[in-house]
Amino acid sequence: MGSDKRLYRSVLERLEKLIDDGEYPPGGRLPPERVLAERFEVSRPTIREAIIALEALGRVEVKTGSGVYVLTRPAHTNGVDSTISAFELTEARALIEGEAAALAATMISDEQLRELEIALYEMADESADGRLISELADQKFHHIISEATRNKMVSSVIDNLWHVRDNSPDVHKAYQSICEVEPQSRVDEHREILEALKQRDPQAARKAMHAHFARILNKLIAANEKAQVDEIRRKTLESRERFSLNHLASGG
Amino acid sequence: MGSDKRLYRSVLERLEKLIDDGEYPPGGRLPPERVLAERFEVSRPTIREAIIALEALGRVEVKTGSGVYVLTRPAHTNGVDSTISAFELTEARALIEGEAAALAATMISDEQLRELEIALYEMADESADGRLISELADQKFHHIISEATRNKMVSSVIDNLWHVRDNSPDVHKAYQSICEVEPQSRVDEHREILEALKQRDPQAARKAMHAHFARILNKLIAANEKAQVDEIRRKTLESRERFSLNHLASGG
DNA sequence: CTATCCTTTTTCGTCTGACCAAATGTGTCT
DNA sequence: AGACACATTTGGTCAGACGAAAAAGGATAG
Repeated sequence: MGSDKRLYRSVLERLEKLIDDGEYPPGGRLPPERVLAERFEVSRPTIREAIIALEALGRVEVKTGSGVYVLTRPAHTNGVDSTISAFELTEARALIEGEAAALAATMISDEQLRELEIALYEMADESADGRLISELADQKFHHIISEATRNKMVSSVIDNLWHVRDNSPDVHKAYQSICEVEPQSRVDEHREILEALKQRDPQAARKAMHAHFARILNKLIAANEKAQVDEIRRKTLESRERFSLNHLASGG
Repeated sequence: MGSDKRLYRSVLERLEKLIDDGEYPPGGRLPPERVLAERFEVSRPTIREAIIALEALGRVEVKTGSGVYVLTRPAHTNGVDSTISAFELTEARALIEGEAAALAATMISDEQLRELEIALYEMADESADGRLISELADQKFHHIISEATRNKMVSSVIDNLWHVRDNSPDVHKAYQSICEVEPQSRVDEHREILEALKQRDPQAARKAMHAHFARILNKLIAANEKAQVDEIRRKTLESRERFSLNHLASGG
């Protein structure tokens, strides 16, 4: 899958993996190009190309006559700061998308209102793979609103929020854990937003959007609480087992 | 400055410039590696390295046996979408930083309030290079507020807005053209924001922030109007000259 | 005349081997 | 022990060659 018929790509991936696995730790040096060439059974120019790609990706620094050094990966390497929690993201979305909805209420076109209707209809899908369709419809719904602000900066910011949601593993997992229950309330909330937009009522749109995110936030908190409880329970069980085993071992 | 003692870097920059200048338009093909090698007076491996760096940067796509194709630059390549106008940016900032101020009002620490005082003091600087200091203080002021939200997502978004402001040539120019006049009103507006934060009054903080950006927006509109008038005047003059010349030519 | 197939050319992909320059390590001389 | 000169290591670049994939061009069948 990764070869792409281009050798340097394969070498690039292998080197990246070795770095990620701590084989070549940050601050450390990669083996000399000649050694890598021999080890990967490719020529030196190919190793060279891989290293240059690695350099362009900001993963290593090449020092002439000295060696190529592994850099500590900056936090935003994948465009996502993984230290952002699902709570923070949701709060930010509430604030920003709330304002976006208010702005959109004054700017939205009839065509866009129609598109929102369609998205809402899709969101209510109950079919076999309805979950996925519903997810996409949700995203579409919010995207239309961000477009309706007619402000590219605003919609760019909101797109970025979705990107964080989808690309930060923790955040994504947190959202997955709550999005599968109560599909009806989600539809209801979105309908309320749509109604406010139809009325071209900024205050109502903002309020409806805030209510939507407030529910998500509450669910996140509840899920987090549950996860913490589960974690404690699991650890309790674990240590109990360990004790039990120890007891048996010392007893036998 | 750009050579870095590494040939491929220099080639990379030159190629990037040629692409930016439209010499090699998006969708089009770069000349063959051998031609480029000859033209830049470097060997083919060096050209190859530059192309691979270009590829890693997402600027070109290389198709085996066909050629290397210039990609249309995705909006976030440099984190900046140059099609965003200063108006859109300012509106977005008003919405987002307004909410951030409201949130910060409920969360800000005494220490941060003190830092805001200092920034405000620096902003009022009237010394020789006061303009630069004042600029930095302005940025610092807004940054402290975004930090005071205690929401990394919110502050990340706001940082991104500043980044757009500083890195989009058009936007930056527009801001430069208005930021030099009436330094006092800027200080006054920021003081009002600070007072609202001190009172821990979210509504007042939001309102003050909105007022701040409303003034900026008005100035941008005024400046834009003036620029348009100037442009019309310039074109009028130009065409008048052309007519005049044509008249002389046909008359002589 | 058109459409399809095959050959040729172009262009990228990779290798070998060599030499240069910078950084580093080593040994000697004082 | 410290400073200087030399040898080694390591990246930087070049030249030329051959293979493979894609595009271009021409020949042939319909």
